[in-house]
Amino acid sequence: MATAASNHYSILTSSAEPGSMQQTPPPAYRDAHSLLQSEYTTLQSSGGTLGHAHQWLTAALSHGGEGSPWPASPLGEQDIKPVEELQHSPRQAHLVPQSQHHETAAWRATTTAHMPSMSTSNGQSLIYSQPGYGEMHHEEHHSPHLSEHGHPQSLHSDEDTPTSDDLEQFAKQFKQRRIKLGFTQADVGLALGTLYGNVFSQTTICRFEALQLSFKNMCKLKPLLNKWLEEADSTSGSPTSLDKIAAQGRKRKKRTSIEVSVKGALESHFLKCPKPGASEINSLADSLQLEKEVVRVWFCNRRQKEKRMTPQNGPMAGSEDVYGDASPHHGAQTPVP
DNA sequence: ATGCATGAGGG
DNA sequence: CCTCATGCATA
Repeated sequence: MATAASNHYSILTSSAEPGSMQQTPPPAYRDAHSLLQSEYTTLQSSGGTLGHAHQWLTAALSHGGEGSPWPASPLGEQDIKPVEELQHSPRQAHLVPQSQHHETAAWRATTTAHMPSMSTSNGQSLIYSQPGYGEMHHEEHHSPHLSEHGHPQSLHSDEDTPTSDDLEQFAKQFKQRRIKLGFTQADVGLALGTLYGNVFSQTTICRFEALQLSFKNMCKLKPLLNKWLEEADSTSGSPTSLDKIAAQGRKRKKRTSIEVSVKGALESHFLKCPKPGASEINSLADSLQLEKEVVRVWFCNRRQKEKRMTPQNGPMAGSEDVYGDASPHHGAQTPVP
């Protein structure tokens, strides 16, 4: 049982899942590349009118602990980005170098249902709501004297940090247009790569549309997707390059399937202590008969999930997602009272 | 659409 | 070890 703890990475087709798992006999491997996602992706995107209401009630801004909402450019070149031309302003916010500042709500509670009067074109409200810090971000330094703007940012033109609302609406419009143009999420990801050098997977596009990314991440992607949109509709009719690069040769550990019961146990512990120490993880792993690494990763992912824009949690009563991080990390096995 | 995983960057 | 951005493999 368990995921063959023999070796670390085994991509040798030996997929012996726990006894209660399905065998899912792989019909046939296409090859080493898996670019056929577009096929079913199309289906889902077409009729995927999902009716889940996105509303960020939970306040959980994601700012790891750096302090700069928009890094100069540390990230962004993580994968392969030979060409980039992001236009982020070199603004630097200064915040208290405290432990893990838990920002307060940034996502206002929008009931998905916006003003009935306003249409989905450009009724962007400028209710600016972002960081909950004291005064984390102030107006950027304008030029000495040349400000001539009588209106803040309202139009679809993104220039500065968008608001949560902006992102929400943009994502929605993006998805609509994308579907209308007959593109799949995977297509977009590839297009971004061929157009700007930034390839993204279907997963990322999907998460963007579903607002399941961190605020920062959403901000980073918006400009790119926005450009693609312009291009796409502008070139609506041109043969999009069907070039796909398949450069994959990384062995990945087989995904461990955690049983529901075990997941429940993990969740319970998460509620008690979202950041278990190494020792605690060991104990848990032992109890649940899982690899320590699996448990550790589970917690990491769980924490991230909690930081996404879309609350998987419905209406929250006592809004409190901020766990008192008494002990940042290791040191003991979190006493758990 | 999502669950588990990898990796870079930071301490 | 953690956070964060991303994605392969799945359900």
